[in-house]
Amino acid sequence: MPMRGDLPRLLIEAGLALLDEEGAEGLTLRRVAARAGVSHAAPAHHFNGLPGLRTAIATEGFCSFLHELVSARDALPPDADPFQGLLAVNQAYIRFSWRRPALFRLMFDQLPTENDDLRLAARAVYAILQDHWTPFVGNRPPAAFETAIWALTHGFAALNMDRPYPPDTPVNLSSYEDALRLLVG
Amino acid sequence: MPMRGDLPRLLIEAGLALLDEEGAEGLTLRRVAARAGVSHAAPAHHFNGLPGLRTAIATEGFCSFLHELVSARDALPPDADPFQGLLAVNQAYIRFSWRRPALFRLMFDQLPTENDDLRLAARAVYAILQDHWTPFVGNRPPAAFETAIWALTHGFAALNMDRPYPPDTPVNLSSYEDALRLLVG
DNA sequence: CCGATTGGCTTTACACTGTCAAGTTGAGCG
DNA sequence: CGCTCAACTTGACAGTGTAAAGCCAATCGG
Repeated sequence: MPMRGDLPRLLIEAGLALLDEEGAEGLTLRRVAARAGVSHAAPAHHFNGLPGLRTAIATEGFCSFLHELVSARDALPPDADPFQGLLAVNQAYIRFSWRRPALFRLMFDQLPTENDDLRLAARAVYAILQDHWTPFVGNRPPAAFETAIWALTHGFAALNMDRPYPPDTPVNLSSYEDALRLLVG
Repeated sequence: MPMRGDLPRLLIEAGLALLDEEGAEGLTLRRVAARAGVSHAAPAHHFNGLPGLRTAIATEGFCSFLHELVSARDALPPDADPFQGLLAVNQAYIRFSWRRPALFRLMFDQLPTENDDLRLAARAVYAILQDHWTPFVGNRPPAAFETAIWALTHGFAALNMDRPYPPDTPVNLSSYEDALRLLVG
Protein backbone atom coordinates (compact mmCIF):
# COMPACT_ATOMS: atom_id res chain seq x y z
CA MET A 1 0.00 0.00 0.00
CA PRO A 2 2.59 2.64 0.93
CA MET A 3 4.63 2.89 -2.22
CA ARG A 4 6.57 5.77 -0.69
CA GLY A 5 9.26 4.18 1.43
CA ASP A 6 9.53 0.43 1.21
CA LEU A 7 8.02 -1.57 3.98
CA PRO A 8 11.25 -2.87 5.55
CA ARG A 9 12.41 0.64 6.26
CA LEU A 10 9.01 1.62 7.58
CA LEU A 11 9.12 -1.36 9.92
CA ILE A 12 12.59 -0.53 11.19
CA GLU A 13 11.58 3.04 11.90
CA ALA A 14 8.44 1.88 13.67
CA GLY A 15 10.61 -0.39 15.78
CA LEU A 16 13.01 2.41 16.65
CA ALA A 17 10.10 4.61 17.68
CA LEU A 18 8.58 1.89 19.85
CA LEU A 19 11.95 1.25 21.45
CA ASP A 20 12.39 4.92 22.30
CA GLU A 21 8.83 5.46 23.47
CA GLU A 22 8.07 2.28 25.36
CA GLY A 23 11.39 0.63 26.04
CA ALA A 24 12.53 -2.86 25.22
CA GLU A 25 9.18 -4.47 25.98
CA GLY A 26 7.46 -2.25 23.46
CA LEU A 27 9.37 -3.79 20.58
CA THR A 28 7.03 -6.48 19.31
CA LEU A 29 6.43 -7.89 15.88
CA ARG A 30 2.74 -7.21 16.16
CA ARG A 31 3.11 -3.69 17.51
CA VAL A 32 5.61 -2.83 14.83
CA ALA A 33 3.21 -4.17 12.24
CA ALA A 34 0.30 -2.20 13.65
CA ARG A 35 2.35 0.98 13.72
CA ALA A 36 3.33 0.50 10.10
CA GLY A 37 -0.27 -0.25 9.20
CA VAL A 38 0.27 -3.77 7.92
CA SER A 39 -0.82 -7.20 9.03
CA HIS A 40 0.68 -8.80 12.08
CA ALA A 41 2.79 -11.26 10.14
CA ALA A 42 4.36 -8.82 7.71
CA PRO A 43 7.48 -8.04 9.80
CA ALA A 44 8.36 -11.69 10.19
CA HIS A 45 8.08 -12.06 6.45
CA HIS A 46 10.64 -9.39 5.59
CA PHE A 47 13.12 -9.96 8.35
CA ASN A 48 13.60 -13.40 9.72
CA GLY A 49 11.26 -13.43 12.66
CA LEU A 50 11.81 -11.26 15.71
CA PRO A 51 15.55 -11.91 15.96
CA GLY A 52 16.00 -10.71 12.40
CA LEU A 53 14.03 -7.55 13.06
CA ARG A 54 16.08 -6.90 16.16
CA THR A 55 19.40 -7.17 14.37
CA ALA A 56 18.09 -4.95 11.58
CA ILE A 57 17.07 -2.36 14.15
CA ALA A 58 20.41 -2.67 15.93
CA THR A 59 22.20 -2.13 12.64
CA GLU A 60 20.17 0.98 11.94
CA GLY A 61 20.92 2.04 15.51
CA PHE A 62 24.64 1.86 14.85
CA CYS A 63 24.16 4.06 11.81
CA SER A 64 22.44 6.71 13.92
CA PHE A 65 25.11 6.27 16.55
CA LEU A 66 27.85 6.81 14.01
CA HIS A 67 26.07 9.86 12.69
CA GLU A 68 25.95 11.43 16.12
CA LEU A 69 29.61 10.77 16.78
CA VAL A 70 30.54 12.30 13.43
CA SER A 71 28.34 15.31 14.11
CA ALA A 72 30.00 15.85 17.46
CA ARG A 73 33.39 15.79 15.78
CA ASP A 74 32.34 18.15 12.99
CA ALA A 75 30.76 20.61 15.39
CA LEU A 76 34.14 21.37 16.92
CA PRO A 77 35.85 24.63 16.01
CA PRO A 78 38.69 24.11 13.56
CA ASP A 79 41.30 25.11 16.12
CA ALA A 80 40.16 22.56 18.71
CA ASP A 81 42.97 20.54 20.18
CA PRO A 82 42.97 16.73 19.97
CA PHE A 83 41.80 16.27 23.54
CA GLN A 84 38.71 18.34 22.87
CA GLY A 85 37.97 16.08 19.92
CA LEU A 86 38.46 12.92 21.94
CA LEU A 87 36.26 14.27 24.70
CA ALA A 88 33.52 15.47 22.36
CA VAL A 89 33.21 12.16 20.54
CA ASN A 90 33.24 10.09 23.71
CA GLN A 91 30.73 12.36 25.41
CA ALA A 92 28.49 11.96 22.38
CA TYR A 93 28.82 8.20 22.91
CA ILE A 94 27.64 8.56 26.47
CA ARG A 95 24.88 10.98 25.64
CA PHE A 96 23.50 8.57 23.07
CA SER A 97 23.24 5.89 25.75
CA TRP A 98 21.24 8.31 27.88
CA ARG A 99 18.93 9.50 25.19
CA ARG A 100 18.12 6.10 23.72
CA PRO A 101 18.83 3.52 26.42
CA ALA A 102 16.64 0.76 25.01
CA LEU A 103 18.23 1.05 21.59
CA PHE A 104 21.69 1.23 23.10
CA ARG A 105 21.09 -1.96 25.05
CA LEU A 106 19.67 -3.72 22.03
CA MET A 107 22.71 -2.73 19.97
CA PHE A 108 25.23 -4.11 22.42
CA ASP A 109 23.19 -7.14 23.42
CA GLN A 110 22.78 -7.96 19.78
CA LEU A 111 26.45 -7.72 18.86
CA PRO A 112 27.41 -11.39 19.01
CA THR A 113 25.18 -12.25 16.08
CA GLU A 114 26.84 -13.20 12.88
CA ASN A 115 25.04 -10.63 10.77
CA ASP A 116 27.55 -8.97 8.44
CA ASP A 117 25.75 -5.65 8.15
CA LEU A 118 25.66 -5.32 11.90
CA ARG A 119 29.34 -6.11 12.24
CA LEU A 120 30.16 -3.59 9.56
CA ALA A 121 28.14 -0.83 11.21
CA ALA A 122 29.69 -1.57 14.60
CA ARG A 123 33.13 -1.53 13.06
CA ALA A 124 32.53 1.88 11.52
CA VAL A 125 31.69 3.25 14.95
CA TYR A 126 34.82 1.76 16.37
CA ALA A 127 36.89 3.32 13.61
CA ILE A 128 35.85 6.86 14.45
CA LEU A 129 36.54 6.29 18.13
CA GLN A 130 39.95 4.96 17.19
CA ASP A 131 40.71 8.06 15.12
CA HIS A 132 40.39 10.22 18.18
CA TRP A 133 42.45 8.34 20.66
CA THR A 134 45.39 7.40 18.48
CA PRO A 135 47.00 10.82 18.94
CA PHE A 136 47.32 10.01 22.63
CA VAL A 137 48.83 6.55 22.47
CA GLY A 138 52.33 7.89 22.83
CA ASN A 139 54.78 5.22 23.85
CA ARG A 140 52.18 3.11 25.62
CA PRO A 141 51.29 -0.36 24.34
CA PRO A 142 48.55 0.47 21.82
CA ALA A 143 46.31 -2.52 22.54
CA ALA A 144 46.22 -1.78 26.24
CA PHE A 145 45.57 1.88 25.62
CA GLU A 146 42.73 1.11 23.22
CA THR A 147 41.19 -1.28 25.68
CA ALA A 148 41.48 1.18 28.51
CA ILE A 149 39.98 4.21 26.87
CA TRP A 150 37.19 2.43 25.10
CA ALA A 151 36.19 0.28 28.05
CA LEU A 152 36.23 3.41 30.19
CA THR A 153 33.77 5.18 27.94
CA HIS A 154 31.48 2.22 27.40
CA GLY A 155 31.56 1.26 31.05
CA PHE A 156 30.66 4.75 32.12
CA ALA A 157 27.81 4.82 29.65
CA ALA A 158 26.50 1.41 30.63
CA LEU A 159 26.64 1.96 34.35
CA ASN A 160 24.95 5.33 34.25
CA MET A 161 22.42 4.54 31.57
CA ASP A 162 19.34 4.50 33.76
CA ARG A 163 20.56 5.47 37.17
CA PRO A 164 23.94 5.84 38.72
CA TYR A 165 25.65 2.76 40.03
CA PRO A 166 26.36 2.49 42.84
CA PRO A 167 23.13 4.08 44.02
CA ASP A 168 23.37 7.55 45.54
CA THR A 169 26.28 8.49 43.36
CA PRO A 170 25.73 11.63 41.33
CA VAL A 171 26.13 11.23 37.61
CA ASN A 172 27.74 13.88 35.55
CA LEU A 173 29.80 14.06 32.46
CA SER A 174 32.45 16.11 34.18
CA SER A 175 33.42 13.14 36.33
CA TYR A 176 33.87 11.23 33.11
CA GLU A 177 35.98 14.04 31.71
CA ASP A 178 38.26 13.93 34.73
CA ALA A 179 38.55 10.16 34.45
CA LEU A 180 39.44 10.41 30.80
CA ARG A 181 42.05 13.01 31.56
CA LEU A 182 43.56 10.69 34.13
CA LEU A 183 43.98 8.07 31.46
CA VAL A 184 45.42 10.12 28.63
CA GLY A 185 47.52 11.93 31.18
CA MET B 1 4.78 -29.89 49.42
CA PRO B 2 8.56 -29.39 49.76
CA MET B 3 8.93 -28.53 53.42
CA ARG B 4 12.69 -28.58 52.99
CA GLY B 5 13.63 -25.16 51.68
CA ASP B 6 10.85 -22.65 51.40
CA LEU B 7 9.34 -22.10 48.01
CA PRO B 8 10.64 -18.58 47.36
CA ARG B 9 14.22 -19.76 47.61
CA LEU B 10 13.48 -22.78 45.47
CA LEU B 11 12.00 -20.49 42.84
CA ILE B 12 14.97 -18.16 42.87
CA GLU B 13 17.35 -21.04 42.45
CA ALA B 14 15.27 -22.47 39.64
CA GLY B 15 15.41 -19.08 37.97
CA LEU B 16 19.17 -18.84 38.34
CA ALA B 17 19.55 -22.29 36.82
CA LEU B 18 17.29 -21.44 33.90
CA LEU B 19 19.18 -18.22 33.33
CA ASP B 20 22.51 -20.05 33.26
CA GLU B 21 21.29 -22.94 31.14
CA GLU B 22 19.02 -21.25 28.62
CA GLY B 23 19.83 -17.57 28.75
CA ALA B 24 17.53 -14.64 29.33
CA GLU B 25 14.65 -16.10 27.33
CA GLY B 26 14.61 -19.18 29.51
CA LEU B 27 13.60 -17.17 32.54
CA THR B 28 9.84 -17.49 32.58
CA LEU B 29 7.34 -17.58 35.40
CA ARG B 30 5.89 -20.79 34.10
CA ARG B 31 9.21 -22.50 33.50
CA VAL B 32 10.43 -21.52 36.93
CA ALA B 33 7.24 -22.92 38.40
CA ALA B 34 7.55 -26.16 36.47
CA ARG B 35 11.16 -26.57 37.55
CA ALA B 36 10.20 -26.06 41.16
CA GLY B 37 7.31 -28.50 40.77
CA VAL B 38 4.52 -26.07 41.57
CA SER B 39 1.65 -24.57 39.65
CA HIS B 40 2.33 -21.94 37.05
CA ALA B 41 0.95 -19.10 39.13
CA ALA B 42 2.91 -19.79 42.29
CA PRO B 43 5.92 -17.59 41.41
CA ALA B 44 3.77 -14.55 40.73
CA HIS B 45 2.15 -15.09 44.09
CA HIS B 46 5.36 -14.94 46.12
CA PHE B 47 7.22 -12.27 44.21
CA ASN B 48 5.26 -9.57 42.54
CA GLY B 49 4.84 -10.89 39.06
CA LEU B 50 7.74 -11.37 36.70
CA PRO B 51 9.44 -8.06 37.53
CA GLY B 52 9.49 -9.00 41.19
CA LEU B 53 11.01 -12.38 40.46
CA ARG B 54 13.62 -10.76 38.30
CA THR B 55 14.72 -8.31 40.97
CA ALA B 56 14.81 -11.12 43.53
CA ILE B 57 17.04 -13.14 41.20
CA ALA B 58 19.23 -10.12 40.52
CA THR B 59 19.61 -9.57 44.24
CA GLU B 60 20.64 -13.16 44.75
CA GLY B 61 22.99 -12.73 41.81
CA PHE B 62 24.73 -9.85 43.54
CA CYS B 63 25.21 -12.05 46.59
CA SER B 64 26.93 -14.71 44.49
CA PHE B 65 28.90 -11.99 42.77
CA LEU B 66 30.07 -10.60 46.09
CA HIS B 67 31.00 -14.07 47.24
CA GLU B 68 33.20 -14.64 44.23
CA LEU B 69 34.96 -11.31 44.64
CA VAL B 70 35.62 -12.04 48.30
CA SER B 71 36.89 -15.51 47.44
CA ALA B 72 39.28 -14.08 44.88
CA ARG B 73 40.63 -11.69 47.49
CA ASP B 74 40.99 -14.38 50.15
CA ALA B 75 42.73 -16.77 47.77
CA LEU B 76 45.68 -14.43 47.49
CA PRO B 77 48.86 -15.29 49.35
CA PRO B 78 49.32 -13.15 52.44
CA ASP B 79 52.35 -11.40 50.99
CA ALA B 80 50.55 -10.28 47.84
CA ASP B 81 51.05 -6.66 47.00
CA PRO B 82 48.07 -4.31 46.62
CA PHE B 83 48.13 -4.40 42.85
CA GLN B 84 47.78 -8.16 42.83
CA GLY B 85 44.74 -7.74 45.04
CA LEU B 86 43.20 -5.09 42.82
CA LEU B 87 43.85 -7.21 39.75
CA ALA B 88 42.51 -10.40 41.30
CA VAL B 89 39.23 -8.85 42.40
CA ASN B 90 38.63 -7.07 39.14
CA GLN B 91 39.48 -10.14 37.12
CA ALA B 92 36.98 -12.07 39.21
CA TYR B 93 34.45 -9.39 38.24
CA ILE B 94 35.16 -9.98 34.58
CA ARG B 95 35.21 -13.74 34.88
CA PHE B 96 31.79 -13.67 36.50
CA SER B 97 30.42 -11.81 33.51
CA TRP B 98 31.80 -14.52 31.26
CA ARG B 99 30.59 -17.45 33.26
CA ARG B 100 27.07 -16.17 33.88
CA PRO B 101 26.34 -13.61 31.16
CA ALA B 102 22.55 -13.79 31.37
CA LEU B 103 22.60 -13.26 35.11
CA PHE B 104 25.15 -10.48 34.79
CA ARG B 105 22.99 -8.66 32.29
CA LEU B 106 19.90 -9.10 34.41
CA MET B 107 21.72 -7.70 37.42
CA PHE B 108 22.83 -4.54 35.70
CA ASP B 109 19.68 -4.07 33.67
CA GLN B 110 17.69 -4.41 36.84
CA LEU B 111 19.67 -1.89 38.86
CA PRO B 112 17.43 1.15 38.44
CA THR B 113 14.62 -0.47 40.38
CA GLU B 114 13.85 0.94 43.76
CA ASN B 115 14.13 -2.35 45.59
CA ASP B 116 16.09 -1.82 48.78
CA ASP B 117 17.54 -5.33 49.01
CA LEU B 118 18.89 -5.03 45.51
CA ARG B 119 20.47 -1.68 46.22
CA LEU B 120 22.03 -3.01 49.37
CA ALA B 121 23.52 -6.03 47.63
CA ALA B 122 24.88 -3.89 44.82
CA ARG B 123 26.38 -1.50 47.32
CA ALA B 124 28.18 -4.33 49.09
CA VAL B 125 29.81 -5.30 45.84
CA TYR B 126 30.87 -1.75 45.23
CA ALA B 127 32.38 -1.55 48.69
CA ILE B 128 34.77 -4.42 48.12
CA LEU B 129 35.86 -2.99 44.80
CA GLN B 130 36.48 0.30 46.53
CA ASP B 131 38.65 -1.35 49.16
CA HIS B 132 41.07 -2.49 46.54
CA TRP B 133 41.55 0.64 44.56
CA THR B 134 41.82 3.15 47.36
CA PRO B 135 45.51 2.31 47.94
CA PHE B 136 46.20 3.63 44.45
CA VAL B 137 44.36 6.91 44.53
CA GLY B 138 47.46 8.80 45.49
CA ASN B 139 47.10 12.50 44.84
CA ARG B 140 44.56 12.09 42.07
CA PRO B 141 41.01 13.39 42.47
CA PRO B 142 39.33 10.40 44.13
CA ALA B 143 36.00 10.65 42.32
CA ALA B 144 37.65 10.69 38.93
CA PHE B 145 39.90 7.80 39.87
CA GLU B 146 36.97 5.75 41.13
CA THR B 147 35.01 6.42 37.98
CA ALA B 148 37.94 5.53 35.79
CA ILE B 149 38.91 2.26 37.33
CA TRP B 150 35.43 0.98 37.88
CA ALA B 151 34.12 1.97 34.46
CA LEU B 152 37.19 0.36 32.94
CA THR B 153 36.47 -2.96 34.57
CA HIS B 154 32.76 -2.95 33.93
CA GLY B 155 33.17 -1.74 30.38
CA PHE B 156 35.68 -4.45 29.62
CA ALA B 157 33.37 -7.05 31.09
CA ALA B 158 30.30 -5.78 29.24
CA LEU B 159 31.95 -5.46 25.88
CA ASN B 160 33.56 -8.88 25.96
CA MET B 161 30.68 -10.73 27.57
CA ASP B 162 29.61 -12.75 24.57
CA ARG B 163 32.09 -11.92 21.90
CA PRO B 164 34.76 -9.33 21.53
CA TYR B 165 33.77 -5.90 20.36
CA PRO B 166 34.83 -4.74 17.90
CA PRO B 167 34.59 -8.04 16.05
CA ASP B 168 37.86 -9.78 15.19
CA THR B 169 39.56 -8.45 18.28
CA PRO B 170 41.05 -11.14 20.47
CA VAL B 171 39.79 -11.17 24.03
CA ASN B 172 42.10 -11.89 26.88
CA LEU B 173 42.41 -10.89 30.43
CA SER B 174 46.01 -9.87 29.95
CA SER B 175 44.97 -6.95 27.78
CA TYR B 176 42.76 -5.90 30.66
CA GLU B 177 45.66 -6.23 33.05
CA ASP B 178 47.79 -3.97 30.89
CA ALA B 179 44.98 -1.44 30.68
CA LEU B 180 44.55 -1.45 34.42
CA ARG B 181 48.26 -0.96 34.89
CA LEU B 182 48.13 2.03 32.58
CA LEU B 183 45.55 3.60 34.82
CA VAL B 184 47.05 2.98 38.23
CA GLY B 185 50.43 3.72 36.72
C1' DC C 1 -12.95 -28.68 70.91
C1' DC C 2 -14.84 -25.84 67.09
C1' DG C 3 -15.80 -22.46 63.73
C1' DA C 4 -13.58 -18.52 61.42
C1' DT C 5 -9.65 -16.73 59.24
C1' DT C 6 -5.71 -16.49 56.84
C1' DG C 7 -1.84 -17.56 53.75
C1' DG C 8 -0.08 -20.67 50.31
C1' DC C 9 -1.05 -22.52 46.40
C1' DT C 10 -4.13 -24.19 42.37
C1' DT C 11 -7.41 -23.59 38.78
C1' DT C 12 -9.43 -21.12 35.30
C1' DA C 13 -9.70 -17.63 32.11
C1' DC C 14 -8.06 -13.94 29.12
C1' DA C 15 -5.25 -10.97 26.30
C1' DC C 16 -1.04 -10.86 24.02
C1' DT C 17 3.07 -12.81 21.91
C1' DG C 18 6.04 -15.37 17.93
C1' DT C 19 5.69 -18.60 14.36
C1' DC C 20 4.05 -21.39 10.90
C1' DA C 21 0.92 -22.90 6.96
C1' DA C 22 -2.24 -21.63 3.77
C1' DG C 23 -4.56 -18.27 1.13
C1' DT C 24 -4.95 -13.83 -1.44
C1' DT C 25 -3.61 -10.31 -4.44
C1' DG C 26 -1.45 -8.08 -8.06
C1' DA C 27 2.14 -7.04 -11.24
C1' DG C 28 5.17 -8.82 -14.95
C1' DC C 29 5.49 -11.80 -18.83
C1' DG C 30 5.06 -15.78 -22.36
C1' DC D 1 -5.13 -15.37 -21.61
C1' DG D 2 -2.57 -18.13 -18.26
C1' DC D 3 1.55 -18.62 -15.47
C1' DT D 4 4.70 -17.28 -11.87
C1' DC D 5 6.37 -15.18 -8.22
C1' DA D 6 6.83 -12.04 -4.52
C1' DA D 7 4.44 -9.34 -1.13
C1' DC D 8 1.55 -9.50 1.84
C1' DT D 9 -2.95 -11.33 4.73
C1' DT D 10 -5.55 -14.69 7.27
C1' DG D 11 -6.07 -18.12 10.49
C1' DA D 12 -4.48 -21.17 13.81
C1' DC D 13 -1.57 -22.77 17.65
C1' DA D 14 1.47 -23.06 21.66
C1' DG D 15 3.51 -20.35 25.06
C1' DT D 16 3.52 -16.16 27.94
C1' DG D 17 2.05 -12.83 32.16
C1' DT D 18 -1.66 -11.64 34.98
C1' DA D 19 -5.83 -11.41 37.47
C1' DA D 20 -9.85 -13.58 39.85
C1' DA D 21 -11.65 -17.18 42.10
C1' DG D 22 -11.38 -21.46 44.57
C1' DC D 23 -9.34 -24.83 47.63
C1' DC D 24 -7.25 -26.41 51.73
C1' DA D 25 -4.51 -27.14 55.63
C1' DA D 26 -2.77 -24.69 59.56
C1' DT D 27 -3.74 -21.42 63.05
C1' DC D 28 -6.14 -19.01 66.33
C1' DG D 29 -9.88 -16.92 69.33
C1' DG D 30 -13.45 -18.56 72.06
